[in-house]
Amino acid sequence: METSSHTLPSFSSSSTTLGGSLPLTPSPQLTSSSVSLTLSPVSFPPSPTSLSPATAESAHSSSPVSDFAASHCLEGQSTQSLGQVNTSDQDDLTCLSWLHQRGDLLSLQPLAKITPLPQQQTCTPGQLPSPPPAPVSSKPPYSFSSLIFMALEDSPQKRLPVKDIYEWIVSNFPYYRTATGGWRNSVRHNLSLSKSFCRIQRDKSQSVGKGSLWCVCPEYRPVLLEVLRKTHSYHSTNSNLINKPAL
DNA sequence: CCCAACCTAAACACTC
DNA sequence: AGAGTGTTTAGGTTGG
Repeated sequence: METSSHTLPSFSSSSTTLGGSLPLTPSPQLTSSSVSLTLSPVSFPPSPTSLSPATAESAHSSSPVSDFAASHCLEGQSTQSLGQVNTSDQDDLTCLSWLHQRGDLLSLQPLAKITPLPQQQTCTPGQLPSPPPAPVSSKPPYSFSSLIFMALEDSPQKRLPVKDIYEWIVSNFPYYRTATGGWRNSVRHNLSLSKSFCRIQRDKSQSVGKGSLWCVCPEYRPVLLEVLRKTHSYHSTNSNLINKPAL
């Protein structure tokens, strides 16, 4: 029937427009964005909740599935290194680079420290002074759409099978490690219901797992980014208020 | 109060 | 057959 696994917009590397120049409603912060920081693929996983095996794995497994060049924002953009990353979120929100400073996210997810994952507890010094107050196992403030979005953006190929999306979420938001299974249903529900995500039929010849790969629909990426940015800034200001007792 | 967005649960079909 | 995946429907909560 439909099999509307959206035939992927043939992504040429020119589609990089996504990265910076989409008509992202520029918040005051976003101005001239894009240009500045970006992150080098290498410096990608520098966070305490560093990349999950899932993503790394899928980097392998999802080999050249097609030429849907993972040509989004991150690609081709290079390096300014996270060294400057702390330049504040301001410049780079159009790109997800700010997102990858997961120190920020972590401040929302102190759990990661409370129940450190075996492979990723390395909390680089300097990253977060580690204010470990915070409620145990609180639910992440992000909607499932945002979580999925982050997972997909965080993957090298910009696409993942549901299974890896689960794993990414669990790795980065330990809340879901102990949460009951219903959230997976919600993830799938979101994937198939939301127009923001599209399904890529797996190349059968190389197919290793079940199901399809999922990616962010380019046209909805700005929207997702905006939502994520709002959530992020809202909660980070809040957590600032919370985490900083009184200077 | 209304509406939109989101969450959750459940049922069902399909594929491996 | 069973598990995983994808789709759909329905009801509830919450914030603007």
